[in-house]
Amino acid sequence: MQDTLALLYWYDRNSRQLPWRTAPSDILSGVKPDPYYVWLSEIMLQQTTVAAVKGYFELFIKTWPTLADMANAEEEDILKAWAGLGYYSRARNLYKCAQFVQLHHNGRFPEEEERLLKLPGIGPYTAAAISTIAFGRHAAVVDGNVERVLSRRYGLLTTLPALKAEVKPLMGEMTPHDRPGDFAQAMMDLGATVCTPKSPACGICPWLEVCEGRKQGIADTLPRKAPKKMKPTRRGMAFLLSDESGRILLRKRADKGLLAGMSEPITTHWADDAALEDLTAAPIQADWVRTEKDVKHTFTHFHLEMSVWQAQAPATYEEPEGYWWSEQHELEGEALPTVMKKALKVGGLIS
DNA sequence: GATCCGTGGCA
DNA sequence: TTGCCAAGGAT
Repeated sequence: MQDTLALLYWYDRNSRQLPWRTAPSDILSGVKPDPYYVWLSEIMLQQTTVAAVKGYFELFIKTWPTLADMANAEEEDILKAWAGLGYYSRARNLYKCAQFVQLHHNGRFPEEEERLLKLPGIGPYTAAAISTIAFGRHAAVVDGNVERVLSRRYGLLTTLPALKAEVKPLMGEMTPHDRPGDFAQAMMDLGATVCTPKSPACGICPWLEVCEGRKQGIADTLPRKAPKKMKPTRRGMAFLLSDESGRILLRKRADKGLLAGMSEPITTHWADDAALEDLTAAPIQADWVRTEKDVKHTFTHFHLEMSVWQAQAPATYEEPEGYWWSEQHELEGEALPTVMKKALKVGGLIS
């Protein structure tokens, strides 16, 4: 109880102003958070920093001010707007979710955790977060911040990911029935700004006096985690084929797997033992010129090295089914993941 | 439970 | 340069 009140008091004085957040003082004045804003921000914030999300959130609510607007959009436009933010299945599920809520819930998000959990892209964390932040329901919100903060507060030595199950009931007991949403956000803010993964600022922590990890001098070593696996390096080639007017040939990636549904120039399959200059892999015979620099990029579970080649297609060339020519000045607006933008960049096609 | 799925900032 | 890490979900 003391922990709870101390943290809420800290939050009232330190709440950050964020585009999707309703300030504690406004909530006290009766202002209701916009569930659409809460949902959109929570999806974007999955495994993604506040700094990275801000600009995207602003763009999205400007382009699609309401859930109905998003439900009526084209998936292609959602993916284009999401390009660069990563974890692209989130964007596809975002669109599915918007349409589902519009169609089956009269355009209003359900308030209960269990019903939110059934929606595409919404898991245990996000369901609890929306239910409590948008609707003021009591819920145990457990994200990476909460796991870290509580593992330190109670000196929990359980390793991730099993720690989550241990922290969930603790968070449930600690969460007040008055202002549960603010409490959840306070926990996450504390983790993001004070109880940080490295060099936590224990000196300014509202829980300084009660923190078990601090007492034992092990706070910055928690939470414990299993050793990570090494990332292999895969290699591949990208072919920037242009036509006589300088347009670039693009295609859409498969619906499942890495970078699903996103656009790309022609690339080879990325493999551990692939060559960087095997022109038999080129889409057509042409005077392919290799760019000065290769592309290096790291995904969640592997490193990628990719050589980039450029050539102009003969006038007789016809693009295959599913491919299209993109004007150079329109490339920036295509649904290109960052790794593909890097390839176009070393080719001098975008800045 | 284990694996797959992006990206950018930072020590 | 390299590894770590961020408001996780789907399979």
